This record gives sequence, structure tokens and C-alpha cells, in this order.
Amino acid sequence: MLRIAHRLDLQLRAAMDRAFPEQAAAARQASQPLDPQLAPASKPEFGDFQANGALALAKPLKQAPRQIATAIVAQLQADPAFTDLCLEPQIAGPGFINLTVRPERLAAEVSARLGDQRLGVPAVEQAAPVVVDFSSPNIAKEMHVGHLRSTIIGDSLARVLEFRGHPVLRLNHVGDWGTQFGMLITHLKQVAPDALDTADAVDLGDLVAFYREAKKRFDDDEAFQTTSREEVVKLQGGDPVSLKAWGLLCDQSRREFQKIYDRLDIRLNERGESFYNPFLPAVIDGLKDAELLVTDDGAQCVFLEGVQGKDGKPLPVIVQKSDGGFNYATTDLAAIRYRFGAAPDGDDARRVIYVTDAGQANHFAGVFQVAQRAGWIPEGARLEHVPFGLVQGEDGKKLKTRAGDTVRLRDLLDEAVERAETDLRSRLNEEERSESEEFIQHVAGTVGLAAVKYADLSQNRITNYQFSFDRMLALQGNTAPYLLYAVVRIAGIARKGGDLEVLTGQLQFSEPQEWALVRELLKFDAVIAEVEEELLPNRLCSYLFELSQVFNRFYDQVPVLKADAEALPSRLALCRLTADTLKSGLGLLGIPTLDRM
RNA sequence: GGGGCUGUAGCUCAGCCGGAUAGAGCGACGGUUUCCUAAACCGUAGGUCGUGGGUUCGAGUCCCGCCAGCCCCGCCA
Repeated sequence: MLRIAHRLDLQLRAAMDRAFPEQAAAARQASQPLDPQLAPASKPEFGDFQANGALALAKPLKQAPRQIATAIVAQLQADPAFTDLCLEPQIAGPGFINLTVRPERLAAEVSARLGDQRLGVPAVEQAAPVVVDFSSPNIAKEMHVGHLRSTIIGDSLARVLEFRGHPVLRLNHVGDWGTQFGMLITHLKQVAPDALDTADAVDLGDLVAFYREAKKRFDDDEAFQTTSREEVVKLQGGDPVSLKAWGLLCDQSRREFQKIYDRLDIRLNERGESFYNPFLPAVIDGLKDAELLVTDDGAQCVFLEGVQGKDGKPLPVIVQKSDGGFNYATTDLAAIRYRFGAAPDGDDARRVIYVTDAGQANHFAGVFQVAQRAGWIPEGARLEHVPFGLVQGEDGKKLKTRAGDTVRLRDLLDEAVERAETDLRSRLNEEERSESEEFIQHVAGTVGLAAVKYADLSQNRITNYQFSFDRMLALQGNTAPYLLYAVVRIAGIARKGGDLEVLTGQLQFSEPQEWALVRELLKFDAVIAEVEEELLPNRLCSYLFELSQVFNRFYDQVPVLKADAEALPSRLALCRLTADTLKSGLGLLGIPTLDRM
């Protein structure tokens, strides 16, 4: 309906110009043209759209809002293009103008979407690269629940942007550099030197244990700390022994990460922190040239504007430590320059999106400010932190295992699939259905992972997220199983003889449930546009849930296969477009669908 | 101390550029199956939108104060 909304907006503006020529001209001169405030109708009984602009004009025009609305409507009715599109507008309440699109126009919109891969979503015209930076686990650690949201949300946002036609660079900014490596390598040199020059000498689980030990020593032992720092400097200086050890550790971790990504069907290009190593000195030079750099306590800093620390002094972003080493702020700045920079040493991006937890908001705000002041953000480019809240257990505290450890992502996914399998088996039992082992594994795997993804995505990402297997796997409510079931129902119609591919001429609808479904289906383009702009996947989830509800109502109350000969093709067309929209929408959430479950 | 986020029904949460009587789901209670998968559908009950001011024709939404919870605050990422 975006095209129709756009057309209506223009028609409304023209009508306002004709109704109030002097005020319209004056408003345009003040570069605040009269706004019809066109919005989707807040309730179905108000039609398809509402224009609230008359209310705002009451004061400047010194007229009653309903009188203003009447004048605008009179002008609209004089416009043949408008009367061709809409029924007679209704003025309601204090002065709302309610607009209802002609049924035949809605039916024509549905027709146009049948068989359209894009489902009415326009492709972007100017396609500049978009960077989505997400997931970002640390080398030598296992992926855990802390990586869940970034990975799932980032992937979904990338999919939506790709669907709109943007060239998307999915970057995995893995933690493969810095102090942590100094600690690990120093520790391994002492306790497991094999791991540093032989591939797979220890497995990843051991490596994680070594890492934990190293971290403990680092925190407790000053001498170890110093050696570790020296090790980092060696690594950053390109010492061959350190580099080889580092390479082996990275390979090993990378393979483990890939297993998770394969399982979740997530595509990512690894470009870790180390990638930006050669560009770090230029960051310092650049900041020096921009006269932003200040030496403080031996460290190179940029002091932030508008952000005060404990003592009321401006807060610094440290870009070079007193020992000469660089840190994450330096890397992030180098990454910003690279991503906005021109090829070959740059990505030429116009939008860069970071999907990381909300706890890093201060860090990014600081880094973005420095980049801005250094002039590294091109005119019109967008640099956005997409924050999300913590994953909490049902007790409202940070999610932990019963033993109090961090939950491994692998275990979390396993449990979701296991629970889905248990549910499925007991259901099959109850219904006295018999299915192959292959069917059970496939359905349980799909439903389990879909549930994990959907539960996360369906929540506004800003707030903390309460993780609950029971809720996400529930068969009713705003859950993946409920949505998947709607798709299964349509597949059932196709199996039972409904030819969804049949092409019909004129679509015709008679039942309110059909019209409700038509109107819901036509909202898809606006929802995608909104997610692209706001980067909130939960908006897409809400839409798909509502679409499923409207479809289930239709399915329950209106016969499809047993419909009259005249109604049948149109109803099959609705089923087809619903299935396509649900599959496409779920696909943008990274969730595959099933024909039977 | 400074900064950020959050506070909406018993629970988990939506709420779009400020717009009409604040919405879902779960849970509770009641109903629906000779018919395309009842994993569904229909209905009932449930609200001082943390709180006090302000702006506005109109505030859950914007501004200011306060309260509560979570997170961050110099050489980890």
C-alpha cells in the first residue's frame, strides 16, 4: 500500500493547496508546507487511512477543524484521480478525515502481488553498500548466550536490507587481537606449548579452560600481567612465533563458530580486529592532524565534548595506551575509516550498523563522536549503534546454567530442539499419528531453532529479554510454532487439491474475513520499509503474527476448497499470497518454514 | 557523583510523525469439531500507562523534576 499512500498524500496536499491557497503558499515559504498527516487508519472501521491534518490547522486558520476537513474533502472529491482511488471520505470525531480505498483497487493490488517475488516491496534505486557488524565472538572462547541476540538480530537486519536490494557486508568483527591474546599465549607457553605450534593439539574446550586460567592469573599476578602485555606488543609487532600461535588458535575457534552459523543458517564474513592492525597508526596521525589528540598520564586521548567523568572533567577516549599499545577504541576508529573509505582500502559504505549490547552505548557514542569531529563520517552517511538488552532467565537475572556458569550457545540450541522433539512426539502419540524418524528430526530441528530466533526477534530489542523455553515453544500466542502452523495449514489446502498456482482473472471477495486478509497482506511493503529504517525486527514479527491471526480467522470461518466456483479462485489466491508473505517474512527473520508439522 | 536504558493488565510484552474508547499473548473463566491439521476459532473479566509538574486543540508518546530497577564511567572488548 506504500504506492497508494504516496499517491493519497500528494492528492491531499493538492487538495489543501486548493482549499486554503494563501495559507498553503505562506507555509511553503516558511518551508513548512501544510501536512495532511496521512497515517494508516487506527481501526478497521475507520477505513484504510486517516488524515489528521485538519486538526492542526484549526488555530492558524481560526476555523473549526470539522469545517476545515469539509473544505479539504470537497477539494478531494473534485479530483478524479482521487475518486477513482477512494470511496467518499468520511469526517469523524473532532475532524479526522477517514479514507477507504475502493475494493476493486485493493483486489487489483493483490493481483499485482501474486507471483511477484518482491511482494510489492520496491527495490532501492541507489544501492550503496551497508555494513552490518554483528555476532562478534572472541577467539579462544566458545560462543555463549551473550552472542545470541547480536547474531540473530544482526542476521535478520542484514536479510531485510538485502531484500530491499542493498549490497550488504555482513562483518564478523571477531575478538582476535589484544590483551586477551597476550594472556592466553603467555599461559600456553608455560603449560601447553604444543598448542602454539601444532594444529589442534588441544581441543577448544581445553582452550577455553586455559583461557579462564590465564584470565585468573592476569587478574592476580602482576608479573604475569607484565609478560602478557609484552606478548601483545610482540604480536602487534609481527613476531613470527607469536603470529603462528595466534593463527592456530584462530583457525580452531573459527571452525567451531562455523558449526553454529551453519546450524542457524547465518552467513558472515570474518574480518576480525586484527584486520585493522595496519591502519591503527594512521588513526593516531589523523587525530593528531585534526588537533584532537591530547597526552594524558602517558596515554594518547581524545577528550569528549559534553560527557563528564567522576570529577567533572571531560571523559577521554584512549586511543593509545601508555605502553604504546592500541586498544579497542583505536580499532573501532580504524574500522569506521575503512568502512566509509573508498576502495581498494575501504568498503565505500554509506550506512554502518553495529549490533551490540546496550552496555556498549557509551563506548560507541564516544567513538562516533571522535569520528565525527575528525571528519571521518562522510556527508549523508549513517553510523548507527543498534543496541539490545540482556538475556535474562525467568528469575529476571542474567541467564546462567543451574551450576551458575555461562550458557553455551550450542547447549541452548540443543535444548530447544530436544524440547521441540519431546513436544512433537507426545503430540503424535496423542493424535495417533505415525511419522518417520527423519520427519521428526527435521520438524523438531526447524521448530526448535525457529522458536529461539523468533522469541528473540519478536521483542523490542532495546529491553532486556526474558528467556523461556516454555514460552517460545508454546503452540499458541506470538510464537514461531503458531506462525509455522499457519503456513502448514495453507500447504494442507494445496495438498488436498487446491491449486495455489492457478491464475485467475478478476479477483472477487465478498466476506469480511477476506477483506481483512486482503488489507493485512497489503501492509507488507510498509512494514519492510519501517524495519529498514528503524532496524526493529519485532515490527516484522508483530506483522507476521497479526497476518497469521487474520488468516486463521479466515481459514476457520470461510471455506476454501468447498467454496463456490466463483469464490474458489480468489480464495486460493489469498491463500497463496498469505503463504508467500509468511514464508518471505519468516525468511527475513532467518526462519525456514514447513509443509507439515 | 556523571551518563545511558527501562517502568503500560496477575505474568511476558506491543504501542509507528503526538490523534478517536490504551492493544496483544499467556494465565483465569465460559463456549465452538459430520467440513481444508482444534498446534485453531469465538466470547468474558482484568489499566491511576512509576510519580509530580509543564507544552499542546489533543500526551502512554514531547520537555523538566522526583522515585525504583538494570547497565556503563582511563589505558579489557
